[in-house]
Formats: sequence, structure tokens, C-alpha cells
Amino acid sequence: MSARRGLDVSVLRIYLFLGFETGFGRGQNMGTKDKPDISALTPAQAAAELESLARQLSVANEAYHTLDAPQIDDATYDALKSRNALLEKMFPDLKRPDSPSEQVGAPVNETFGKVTHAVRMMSLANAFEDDDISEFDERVRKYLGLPSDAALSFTAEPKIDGLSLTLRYEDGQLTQAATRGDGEVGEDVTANAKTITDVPSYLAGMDGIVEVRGEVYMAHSDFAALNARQTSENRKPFANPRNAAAGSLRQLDPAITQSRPLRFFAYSWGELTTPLADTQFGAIVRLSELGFSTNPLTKRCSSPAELIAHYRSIEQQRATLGYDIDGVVYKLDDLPLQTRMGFRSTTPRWAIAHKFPAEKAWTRLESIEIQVGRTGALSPVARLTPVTVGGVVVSNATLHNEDYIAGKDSKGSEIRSGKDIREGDWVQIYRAGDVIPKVADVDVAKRDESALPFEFPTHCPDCGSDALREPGDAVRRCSGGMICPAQAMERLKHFVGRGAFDIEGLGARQIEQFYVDDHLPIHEPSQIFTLGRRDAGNLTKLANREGYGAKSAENLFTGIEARRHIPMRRLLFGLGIRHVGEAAARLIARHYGNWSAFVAAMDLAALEPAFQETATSKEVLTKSPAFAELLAIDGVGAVMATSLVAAFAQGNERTLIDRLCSELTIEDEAAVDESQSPVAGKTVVFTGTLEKLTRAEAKARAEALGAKVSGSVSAKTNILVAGPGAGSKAKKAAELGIETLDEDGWLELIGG
DNA sequence: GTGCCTCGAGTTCC
DNA sequence: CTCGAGGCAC
Repeated sequence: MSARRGLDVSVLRIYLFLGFETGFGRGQNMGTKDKPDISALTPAQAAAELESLARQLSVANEAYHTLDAPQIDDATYDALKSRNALLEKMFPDLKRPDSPSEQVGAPVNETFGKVTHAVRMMSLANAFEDDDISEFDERVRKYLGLPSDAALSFTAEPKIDGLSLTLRYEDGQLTQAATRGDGEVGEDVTANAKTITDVPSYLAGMDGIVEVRGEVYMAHSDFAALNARQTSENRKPFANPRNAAAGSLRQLDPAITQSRPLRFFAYSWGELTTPLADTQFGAIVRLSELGFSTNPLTKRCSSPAELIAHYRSIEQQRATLGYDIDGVVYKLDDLPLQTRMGFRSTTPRWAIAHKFPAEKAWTRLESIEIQVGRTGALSPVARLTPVTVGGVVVSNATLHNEDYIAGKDSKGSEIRSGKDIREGDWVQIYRAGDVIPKVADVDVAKRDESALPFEFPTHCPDCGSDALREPGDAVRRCSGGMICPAQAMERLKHFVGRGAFDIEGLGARQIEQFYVDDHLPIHEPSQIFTLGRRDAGNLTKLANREGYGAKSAENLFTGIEARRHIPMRRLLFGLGIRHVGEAAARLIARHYGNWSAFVAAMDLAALEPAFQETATSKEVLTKSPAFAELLAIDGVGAVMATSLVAAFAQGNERTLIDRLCSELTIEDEAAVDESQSPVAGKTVVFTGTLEKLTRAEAKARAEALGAKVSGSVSAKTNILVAGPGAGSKAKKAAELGIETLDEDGWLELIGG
């Protein structure tokens, strides 16, 4: 949407924007400000502008991928590239060797090497209320099977607002430093980390691997001095210490990092040849002995009450600490117990971050806009007069749905004391979880007398179809389905997204362009794979298009071809069927194994009277064999099953799917690799009393090894683990001839 | 039927 | 990151 409309206006905006923000683009471009008439440019002017554009785009590219630089919106970026392409067309001789048109988008951090973490860098679950802390304590006890009066210690330490860094030492020598990245893969910043004085380059007497983790941050005083320097050197000051630290660590030239006053607190570790200690607190002490800075406010506490008391104490000292913190982290002190508890998908079970109340700011709500999502959901978004909240400029805030605007939550109870939100209102904004901007409060006294309650649209703003709300559903949805352009485009974006087809060179921005392209349109997924054929017979080839060069066009086609072979689960997820996400797609693909078997099953199910009567009760569906197979998959229920079958029933959507599949080679889903663990793919039932593990623990471990844990014994059960006191289940297992183990036998099988 | 827990969907800013 | 919905265990 952003690009092809109104080039003139956009270009005008760029010059104002970039000229102001970066100090670039002033002077030589002023002549083009009113109306950039290219034919009137002299070659010298054009060359100067091309040079300027190359610089601006390189700044923009960098800004897009680093946290410290100013932000440039997509429309501006697109317009910059268009202007560049236009100039290059008019003055081909002046095309620069570093021409921005030779690159599609920005190179993804090509400048830093990637590092795959030996041990994943997790994030933390959050808590906001005191009650959450007692609940955390209870959860830990329950998981470990400890009575509520058993002694249990936790550590409490300030949560530093910086960026996490992991330092790898081999035989005492610092060999690698990496940022967190997505937790799996980070960036190699070794040279930069070595310039930080708090980071020891050698650890005496530490043979083998020692991986120390902690937070890089900038103290308030250093930040103020740095910003003074930035200003005096005519550079843009940093918005906050966190951004300054992030920007400083990610400098290409280590000499610049060295000149920046970065500090480091160690608080955790990754891979270790030998353990540091047997408690969290002990490990911190050990890290301090090894020469690391550790936070002096780290304390061992023996009850939730003591944790909260320490939280209050830290909160009171917050302003005088000299560095930014955004909460207090609690960790289970006993390390063997930490190991027993393990991890959820992205967070450890044995730690929690108690966050300080979010910063809030008042601003004006200029308008309410309705966005249409891929499932047709109409989502209201508040356009705000930009305001700084917690060091970041916020100009949009989510309004969830029509009830939220009206002052009610999903259960019908009041939020914001029942105050509704109207266009023009003064609203208080906070960033939930320090990220998502939301409306905390409305100042009704300041409301204009003529302001009317917001009328939520009953029709799709994009295609005009009825927007309907199912009973009991919080969202209103466009009923246009396949005919709604907004939905179609969002579905395409989902299709090329991560976890689905993930096509290199074809992201959301490119989808928006191709969607409105007259010569090479992409309106449905199959057209992505016919793009190459269509381009071949096209006079206005992609390679000659604005924003593309021969090389970038070729790269795009290579990216598309690479995905013509696609794993079944990616295809299933990419189709964007309601209720079928990444996890469900994987489960289903794994169950059916190959695409034709799956589609045959869907066809069969669509013929079932139970489906044609649109009955969705599980009881009715389970009676039909075709549905029974779907519903037998762990994690698939009646809603998901009907949604799937409906998508594959003959009709427009199915035609689209078939057209797509005819372009693809769909890879069968490999059965669970049973060689990796002795219980992979097996169904296990636990019964009786377990003495060495709790139920939750046993289940989590078995699942981690690829087993499915069930509650009752059936013909599908492979292994029964029976502790003392096992009754009917053991008997039934014996009758069915199922392998039965005691707890020790089980532990032996899975290797401890 | 109720209460967890996980997943899906939507959103913002970088 | 959060909320709601779906799935499942109790």
C-alpha cells in the first residue's frame, strides 16, 4: 500500500524528514523540494542527488536493523528507493557502483557473524502484582512436590535494563562474545566485548568451557556525558541509556565501542565444563571472585514476603542507583532443583521477573482506525499525537475490539471504570510488558462536548462486506472471505512469513507491491510460483522495474525456487486455516505423513453427514470414522477439525489450494526419529505413586524425549510406568499385554 | 463443569 | 507481549 501512490508527496516528506533527522540531504536537494521534476535536472544535479540518495538509503538500511538509529517508515523508504530508480533510469551513465537499487531490502546483519548458542538464552516470565509472587512460590513447590512448610530459598536481584551478552571462555581465554538474538542464534560481537573493562579477558584457573552471561548497560552519568559529546559533534543524541548501550556494542569498529563507557553485570551462565556452585547465590559469588562485576543488591531470601520486601527496597533506591532497572528477578536458589524444573518453550520454570509498574503518559487520541487481519478480524487501532513513554515515541496503540473501546472486557465487566474511548479524547498510554502500547485511562473531563461514542463499523472498511460478530466472540469479522482484498493480502503475508514458506526476498513489503502490480500480480499463493514463467514472457521484466536490478530479480526467483520443495507442515501452516497454527500443523502433518493421505482424509470427512449438518459437537463428530481419526490426534478438537475440513471441502478455497499444490513438491513428514530416544513416538502412562519425580516433571521429561503422555491405558499405550499403589490401570495393562516398568526401570530406560 | 495450560491471532516498535 | 479460545485433566 505504501509505495506506488503519490510519489511527489512522499518525496517531499523524505527530504524534510531525513534532512532534519540525520543532517544529510540538505543543501543540494532543496531545489527538488517543491516538485522533483527529473527532466529539469542537470547531470551534475542528478549525480549529486544520486550520491545523497545512496547515503540516505544506506543510513536507512542500517537504521532498519539496529536499535540505536532513528526510525524511517516503510513508505518513506520505498519512496526513496523509487526516486533513486527513477534517476538511474533517466541518467543510466550516472548509476553508482554502490547503487542502492542493486540490493533488495537491507542485508540482514551481514556485518556481524552469527553465533549459535550452545545453551539457549531464555527470556523470563513476568509478574506485576505481589500475589503473582506467592503464586510463583506455590507453582515451584507443586512442581517439585514440596510441602508448603518446607524451606525454599530464592535469590532476588535488580533487573538491569540493558542488553544481554554471553561470554565464552575456553581454558580461561575469552574466545567469543555474542548477543542474545532470538535466543537460539545471536551476533558475534567478540571484538567489541573485549573493549569493556568489566569483561575479563582471562579467567585464572578455569580450564575447559566457561560461558558467563550478563547484561551490558550504560550508567546515567556516562550516558549524559556521551550525549553531550554527541551533541557537540553534531550527532544525534541517543534516546535512552539502553539504546546507547545497544548502539555502542553493535559498532562495526571496535575502536568506537572502546570509546563508549559500557559496563557489564554477570548474573548467569551457559555451557560449563564444571559447575560454578550448587546454589544460584553461590554461583554469583563465584563469578565475582573470578573478576566479574556482580550486582551488589543480589540477596538470598527464604520466603515470598522477604522477596517482596527486597523488591520494595530496590524500588526505593531506583532513582539513586545510577543505572536503569525495570524490575527485580527472582530465581530458585538450589541449582539441582532448577535443573529438575527445566524450561517451558521460552522461559525457565524456576525464575520470574517482578516488573515495576509501567511508565504512563497522557496524549491526544486523534482518530480510531480499523485494520483487517488475515482471518477477517476488524482490529481498531488508536492514532495518537506522538508521545514519549518509557524512552520510546509511541504513535499507535491497540484498542483490541469494540467492547474494549466501550469500556468492557470479554466477560462484560468494566475496564477503566467503564469509561469508553472516543476520537479526540485525552488518553493515558502505557506499554504493556514494556512493548505493546495500550490505553490505561481516559480523561472524561477534557472531552469535547460534541464528541460522540465511537461507532464500530458493521461493514468491512476494505471490501464493504458485512462484518459479523459470532455470539460469545469478542471480535467482529469481515464476512467477505476470499473476495476481501485486505484478507487476501494478509493471508499472502502469512504465507510467505516465518514458519510458513519463508521465501527469501519476498516479505510483507514485496507482497504489498506485487499485490497491486498490473504486469506481474500476486493475488493468491500459486501466483508466487508462476512469477518466473510470467516474467519470462513479459516485456517489462522485473529486472527493469523500480527497486529491482538484474541481480535482485534473480535472487528473488532463486528464493522462490528454493521453496518449491516444501515440508508438509509448512504448507499446512502457510495456508492460514483458522485455528491451525504452527504446532497444530506439525501434529497433523506428522499424523498423516504425506499430503495425499491427508487430503484424501479431508475429502472423506467432508462427505460425512455430521459435517454437512454443520454439527460441531464432539460427540456427533467422533462417531464418523473420518473425523475420529482427526480428533484422535492429541491437540486437535472439534473446532479445529471442522475448520480444517471446511477449508478442504470443494469450493473456491480448495481450488486455490489445489492450484498451489500443482506448483509444489510436498515433502512427506518424517516419522519421529525413534533412534534419537528409546521412547520417541511411544505413548506412556504413569500410574501409582512416583517417588523420584513429580507427575508434571515425569510428563515434561517424557515429552521432551518425544513420547506422548496419556492419562488412561488403552490399546494405544506402549509403556505403563507403575509406582506403588497402582491399581486398575496396571491390571488393564497386564490384560492388554503392555510393557510395564517401575519408576527405576523407566529412569534407566530414558537414561537417568 | 471448572480450572489449568498451551496455542493462535493480532499488535507495536525496533 | 497479551488476550482469548481451544483442548484436556481433574
